[in-house]
Amino acid sequence: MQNIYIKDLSQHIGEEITLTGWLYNKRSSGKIKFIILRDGTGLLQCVYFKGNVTPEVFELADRLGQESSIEVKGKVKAEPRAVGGYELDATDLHVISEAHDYPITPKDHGVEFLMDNRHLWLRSSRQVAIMRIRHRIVKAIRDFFDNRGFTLMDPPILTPAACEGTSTLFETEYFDLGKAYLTQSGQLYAEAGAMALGKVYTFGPTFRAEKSKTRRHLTEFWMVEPEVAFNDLNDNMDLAEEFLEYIVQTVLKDKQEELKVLERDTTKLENVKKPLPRISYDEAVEILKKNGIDFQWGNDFGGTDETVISNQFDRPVMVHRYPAEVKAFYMKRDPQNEKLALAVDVLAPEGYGEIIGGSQREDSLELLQARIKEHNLPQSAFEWYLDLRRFGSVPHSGFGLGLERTVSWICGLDHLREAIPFARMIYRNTP
RNA sequence: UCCGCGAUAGCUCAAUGGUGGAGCAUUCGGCUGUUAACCGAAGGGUUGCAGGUUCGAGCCCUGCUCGCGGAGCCA
Repeated sequence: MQNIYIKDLSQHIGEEITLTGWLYNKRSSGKIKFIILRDGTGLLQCVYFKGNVTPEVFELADRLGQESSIEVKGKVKAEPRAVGGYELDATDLHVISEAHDYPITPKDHGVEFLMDNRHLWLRSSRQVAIMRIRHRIVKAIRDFFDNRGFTLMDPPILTPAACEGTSTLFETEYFDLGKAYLTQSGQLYAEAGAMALGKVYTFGPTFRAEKSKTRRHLTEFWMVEPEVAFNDLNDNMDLAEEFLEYIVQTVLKDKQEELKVLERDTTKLENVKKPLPRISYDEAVEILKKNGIDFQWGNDFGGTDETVISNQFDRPVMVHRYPAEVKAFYMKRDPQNEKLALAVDVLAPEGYGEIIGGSQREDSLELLQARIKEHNLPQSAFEWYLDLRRFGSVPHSGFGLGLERTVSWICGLDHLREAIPFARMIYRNTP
């Protein structure tokens, strides 16, 4: 069976066609009934006149509840009064599965109710638009790296120890080998990949058992992490800004319809082109002080600090050279100032916060061993990682980009839970 | 873990300490161009749970449960 989809109706004007989908909404006015069909690609108003169809079909059109799955038949015509600009002069209607009392009505609902019904909420226009944009972003990410000679290399999800030693991890029993943990980052494995393949990226789910309870946190989220041998911090920033430009401009080019559904003001997204501003941590601290924020040098930025800093710019801003103490053990120190790490965070505009975190990695065996000791990490778990420095160590850099934060920013969402099909949060692991 | 807010019909919300209501959804009736259609009618309640104050508690007090927002931490 050759399916015809609502998005392709312009090629079928005047034809008698059959469409399948779900009953999105209906209205009636005596001898005329309007059924809005939803098929995942758009909405189509189907008009049933009492005189044009059998009494059985007319009665069926009256009886069917929201989200009944149906097959409609009729002639396509352009109709400016109808949603989507087209309309079906319906001649027939078949029910595939009758539905009644669909919980999500075309009225307001609360967040808790919608999240309890997430499996059904995904059918709404807004959620469909978000999922399509998420998919386009994922594809843009893959295209970007694939077209630049990167190799996708999947890291393990079950790991024997923490990658960064700071976050709280989900724990599980692993047969006779003791405890295993769900990964919080594929980065250390990406470094092994970069030494093998030159340019690699990982892309997969990561897990944090932190009891974070904000609109910017999920316990399970997707992260893409490129890692490049022989790249220094500046090369890393070059890559990050080119990457962000490509993602945003691709979505702007291909997903205008969806952005319109979301009522996203895209003027600020259009600015996302290189070069992105690059400021040092010290300069960022100056910005905070000028804005009357009592900030102590040496701390990491909080959510409101990030918003104040990013509000100074019309596009994402890169903040580099953070105090080493607030950053992970594997980051290389700045040769100009041992207190600083060669790290870079990218802060998204409009209060969306950190979407990228990266650094040049420590490539000296002795220094890395010392850092592991300082951070009280078990060196035995990192012997394989230290081997990367024992056998042909080179300068290398990489970063991680949080997928849901990027989706949330580009879509203009007010909470990360809408940026992923089934959000996992501290107080929710269903549906 | 800490701070703040909340929980009333299937859903979204009203109700001065004094007989718990409306809109939507559902059911029935009306309407040949509706746009979250409209008009008329009906059904629908252990006011999150447990105690307390009071002649009387949805409302005041205490504890608990669940959720929302924020902080910390981070992408």
